[in-house]
Amino acid sequence: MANIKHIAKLANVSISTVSRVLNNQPYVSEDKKKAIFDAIEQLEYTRNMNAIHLIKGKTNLVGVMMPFINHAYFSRLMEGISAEAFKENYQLILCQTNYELCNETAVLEMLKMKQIDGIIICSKSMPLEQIEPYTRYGPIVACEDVNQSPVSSVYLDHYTSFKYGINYLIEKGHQYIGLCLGRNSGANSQSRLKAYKDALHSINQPFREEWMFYQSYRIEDGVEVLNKLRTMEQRPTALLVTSDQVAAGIIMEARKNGIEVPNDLAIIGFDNQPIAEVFDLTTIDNQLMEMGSCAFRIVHDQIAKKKTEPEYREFDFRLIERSTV
Amino acid sequence: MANIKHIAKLANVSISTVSRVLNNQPYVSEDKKKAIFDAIEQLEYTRNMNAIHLIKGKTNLVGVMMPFINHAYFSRLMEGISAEAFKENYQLILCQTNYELCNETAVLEMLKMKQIDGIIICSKSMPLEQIEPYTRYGPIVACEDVNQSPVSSVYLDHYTSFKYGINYLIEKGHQYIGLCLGRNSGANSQSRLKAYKDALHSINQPFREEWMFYQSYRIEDGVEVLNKLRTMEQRPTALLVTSDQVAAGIIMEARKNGIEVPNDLAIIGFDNQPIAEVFDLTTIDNQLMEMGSCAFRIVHDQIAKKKTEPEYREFDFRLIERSTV
DNA sequence: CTGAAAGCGCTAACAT
DNA sequence: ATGTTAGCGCTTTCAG
Repeated sequence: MANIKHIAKLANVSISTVSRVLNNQPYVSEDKKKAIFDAIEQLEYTRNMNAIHLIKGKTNLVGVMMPFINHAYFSRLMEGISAEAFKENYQLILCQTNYELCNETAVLEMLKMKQIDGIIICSKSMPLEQIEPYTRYGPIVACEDVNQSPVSSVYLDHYTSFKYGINYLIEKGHQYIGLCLGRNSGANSQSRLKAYKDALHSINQPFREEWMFYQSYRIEDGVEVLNKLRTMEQRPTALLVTSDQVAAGIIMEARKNGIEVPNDLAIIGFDNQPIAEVFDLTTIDNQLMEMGSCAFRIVHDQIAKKKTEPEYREFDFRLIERSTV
Repeated sequence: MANIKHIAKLANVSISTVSRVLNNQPYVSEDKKKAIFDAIEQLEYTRNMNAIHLIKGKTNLVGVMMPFINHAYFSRLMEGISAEAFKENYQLILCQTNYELCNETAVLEMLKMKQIDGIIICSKSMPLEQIEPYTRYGPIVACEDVNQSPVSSVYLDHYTSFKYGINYLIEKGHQYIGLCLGRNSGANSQSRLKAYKDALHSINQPFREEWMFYQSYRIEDGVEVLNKLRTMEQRPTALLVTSDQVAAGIIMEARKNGIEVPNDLAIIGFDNQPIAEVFDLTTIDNQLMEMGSCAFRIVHDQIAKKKTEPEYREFDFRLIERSTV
């Protein structure tokens, strides 16, 4: 493989002149420039980015930490991140963690090792305090409320949005309300759980563990939820489902079993994914794509301006009224 | 940031000894080793991967080229790739191309610039001949039949699988068969189209452009397909749909409009995604995850063994009979 | 406008 | 077992 020295020799100039041309710097005579371009073409020269990364201490690479890849929520977020990264000529390293600490640490270490210039955390299991020390190596932004941490954050007020969803259900006359969550740890889930419990309290309803469904991520999990529901003698009349995919699965299985939505079972989904529209699902839009874009913009901004003060950006939610409540 | 020199000085050894410890090479005395570890800890030292990449001419990074990220087909493929990459301690750079040539070229150039050690092409619009010269810079594997190109390939015989699907429809008594494709260019789509036309020919049916639906990728595209169908005076009685998501959208909208599946309209999907099971959709499994895994394994193998002969791996399809035909 | 030279942080012969 | 040294391929002062 040709390197800058070969070009310099073939074009009869010094390597610094070649470097100037490579970086379109001014003050190079046209004939030398031409000679260099010719040499580049002749030797099929391309720069070795690793050398550039080394000397610049920067890779134009941002790491994206997510538990799993094949999941509508993260795909949507990623879509937003990717769109913005594209504009800035940044590439993304997709780091699947399976919510395992060692994998999450590996991503943070990549930042320290200068493999990546920043990190976007889509979701994590590691406590925030363990992440914070790494902010000195580059910008880190989490897609959840971090509450004044040195880690930046783009987030939605999940407590309020959830409360809003439940109140909507209550207004429609529901008292028996169940809940499907992705996982019970995690800042977002915790906020939602608290909103749920507070709302239940406000209408004097007990918290029933049997109406809680965890680990609901995909459409097929929804099927399972409905089948669990069917075995109960007392069922909730409404369900808050933190994923439109899961909600869709519930609706499909409900139909199959003659349970009418919303008459027998009302459902509110979350995320306002395309599937929600197809299912005419009432859902809460939480602007995943916009959050993704914003997360990247914050990371990029901090890299560009070399600033280290964290930024926090709260997003609005919106109830999309359709036919499942 | 501390570097290897600082460690050497603090531990009172030479940089090569430090390097040995860093790479767990033998022949370092225990006390020096300890001194080095202490220094590393004290200075919070981590290796600079860019220097290592430069000197080794290798990054442990594989680029994944795909048109869009938020799409079930590619997510599934990616899941397989990611699982395998994880085992080998490789990271993935996700390169979204939107099927634009300049973006596809950018990925190939990254290989030439030694930013990545290999490439997995999930789908592309660039002609193969334009890709082939890049194989000298590292292994490239495409997820489609490349027919003896120097580019490696993992693929499914889409012609045969499609033919199989159509024949199944014909056996069930269908003569009027429509087709939903992702795009009309692309090796996979072309094979499918040919199979479709050949099958039509074999039952003496004309090819009708109005029963062809292109650009069908997502569940909402299925809704649109069905609505187009409704405006036709003569409709197909069966549809081959190259995506379970699209098929699901069709089914949803059919139900809404009192069109019975499979009586009024039979449907075969493709990919055997989870949504297919929930919809009880007859589909053709084409082992996307396995293909993804295999694609990575080929790339990795070729990197490890420094071999350059391309590998081709054909996968089997399987008709999953459910209730939509 | 151009070139020489110093380094970015590391690995890997080669000596000892 | 350990140290010396020569690079990997590039950018960037600094001189001229």
